[in-house]
Amino acid sequence: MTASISDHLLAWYDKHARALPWRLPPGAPLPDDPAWPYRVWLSEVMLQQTTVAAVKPYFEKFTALWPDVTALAAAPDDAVMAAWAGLGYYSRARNLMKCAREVAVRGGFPTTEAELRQLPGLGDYAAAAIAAIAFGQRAVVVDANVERVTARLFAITDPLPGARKAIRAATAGITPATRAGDFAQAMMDLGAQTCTTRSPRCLLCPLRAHCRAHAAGAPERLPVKPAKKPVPERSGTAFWITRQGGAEVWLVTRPGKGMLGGMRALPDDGWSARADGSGMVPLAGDWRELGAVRHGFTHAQLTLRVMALDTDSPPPGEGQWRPVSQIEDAGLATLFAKAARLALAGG
DNA sequence: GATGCGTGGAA
DNA sequence: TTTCCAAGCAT
Repeated sequence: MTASISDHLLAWYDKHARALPWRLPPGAPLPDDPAWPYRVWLSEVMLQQTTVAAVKPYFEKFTALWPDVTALAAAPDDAVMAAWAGLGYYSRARNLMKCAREVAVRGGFPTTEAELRQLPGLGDYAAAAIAAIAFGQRAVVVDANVERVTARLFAITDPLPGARKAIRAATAGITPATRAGDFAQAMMDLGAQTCTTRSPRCLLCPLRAHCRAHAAGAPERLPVKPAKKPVPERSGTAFWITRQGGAEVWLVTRPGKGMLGGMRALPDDGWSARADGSGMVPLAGDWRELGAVRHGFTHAQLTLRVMALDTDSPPPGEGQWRPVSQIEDAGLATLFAKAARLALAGG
């Protein structure tokens, strides 16, 4: 009997699995500890559309501040948003808090894929991944790595996203009844390190002999992706408003939805991914132009002009004065952290 | 099904 | 410098 694809892959994973802070050694028994599913869940949310290298320090920070789901559920919103600052996709942090509070109320994470799927911030991928990795259940885990590996293994040439159904079916066909969590992580390790997007290292691949795309040549062409639309260019203005000769700066909290939603920020002129800002200053005074910062979003490229004013007048609207000396700890998203650095450098 | 939503690193 | 994109989810 020829060893199956999953057998080959698991044997490779037993030797070559990456050691990660949220991961058990291959084949290790699942800990009987409520912090275990918490750590798996936290890592899965952080890893959505985000690299392992970027996640590591945030995972360490979160687990040190909030070692279990009860602690995270009890944390104030602004503390969690500030801790997430810089990691991006801030709706994840908002859903993280919602999810933690639901889980704390019900006394722990549900253990089935279907129940996990109902929690805020958990989609098809994360629900399957947590069911398999945290609870040892057989689930079909399909992320972008698995999509790539499977599309190549079976030479699925239909373009995404239409090919997803076939890719899921093919992945289901090779997912083992046991060790589904290790299998999923093995597929992801293989996709991240060996079966890479641009230059797959087929000579190192444990599945080379099973791979139809390798046999056909040019595996790097799969999966076929749709063309990307051009990213619009936008401009806006942020306002560095200080008092007491620059000792304190006026910060606002952005609305709970939309870009950088729920994050502490510099006030601005209403720019968005859809439209430029008004360029209007929020209060009269002797403004100084400090320059501009550039920042790329997924769906817009922004030039943010930064203007400064030291004043005794309270700015309009909600906000708070924060010590400039602690601006690095204020929990600003990267865009506004850039603007703050420009202001502190004096323009 | 298409769109909106961050960031930093690699090529 | 520019382009691409990495363990997706919500609407």
